[in-house]
Amino acid sequence: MHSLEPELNPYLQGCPTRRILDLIGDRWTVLIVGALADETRRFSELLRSVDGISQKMLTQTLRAMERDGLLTRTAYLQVPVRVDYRLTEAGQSLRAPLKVLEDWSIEHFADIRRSRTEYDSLGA
Amino acid sequence: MHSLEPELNPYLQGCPTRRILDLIGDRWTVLIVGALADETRRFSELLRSVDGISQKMLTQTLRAMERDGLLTRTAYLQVPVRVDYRLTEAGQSLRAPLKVLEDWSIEHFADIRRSRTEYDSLGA
DNA sequence: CTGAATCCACTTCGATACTG
DNA sequence: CAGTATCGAAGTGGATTCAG
Repeated sequence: MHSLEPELNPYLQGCPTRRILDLIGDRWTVLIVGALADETRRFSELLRSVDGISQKMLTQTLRAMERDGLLTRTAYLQVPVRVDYRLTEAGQSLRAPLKVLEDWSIEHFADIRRSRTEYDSLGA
Repeated sequence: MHSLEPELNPYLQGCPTRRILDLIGDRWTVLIVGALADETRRFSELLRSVDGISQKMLTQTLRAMERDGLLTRTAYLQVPVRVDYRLTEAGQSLRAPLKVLEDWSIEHFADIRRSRTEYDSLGA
């Protein structure tokens, strides 16, 4: 076990760990990790896989993930251009935690929907 | 194992499961779950515990969590007013998944920071 | 003490048009 | 095909003020 800096506390403003939470909290990042789970995919494939994402957001999110070392980008200089994206080991390691959250979502989805309905009907 | 509606697919636009991801992705929700982990807390205690949150956001987030059935709100009619918040079972059940993510963050924090630094220095 | 309500600066994101 | 650039609409969130 390696020691951690005691300053790493997400409850403190400005702590860098909050940036990590932002990363995980991003909807598109989560979906792209899933879309790239096992296989390398092209830009256009991702655009189709992740329904509703705009070209702009896909590019933007892929850049951020590349910057964070979650995936690699490989461009082939040919015509037409071809660019492949694949998860790094770090990116792969994110799948398990996300899976746990996904399972939780599925398990509690009905409960939450019911709770919201009740809450809203009472407040109406 | 109970069967699930096949329509529940976060990769499709408009799927309600995306709302669940939003819930989890919210920074303040995550921190509040942590702050309420074991104990009931008052509004003002939460305001102090979660550094950097504004009164507005605390109220807003608490309302959303109450609506989602993650916590209960108990108001005591006295002067001055006292309001307690505590996690429901559903709220408690969220702790484990979030802990997994927290562990991941801690484990990969240094890697991500390094990756960002390299990426930025190359792009400069 | 625990909010609700308002104002406003800032960010986000989709749509569109253009490029190598 | 895989972007980049730009614009405007919409949402977010902080600060402040008022209220039960």
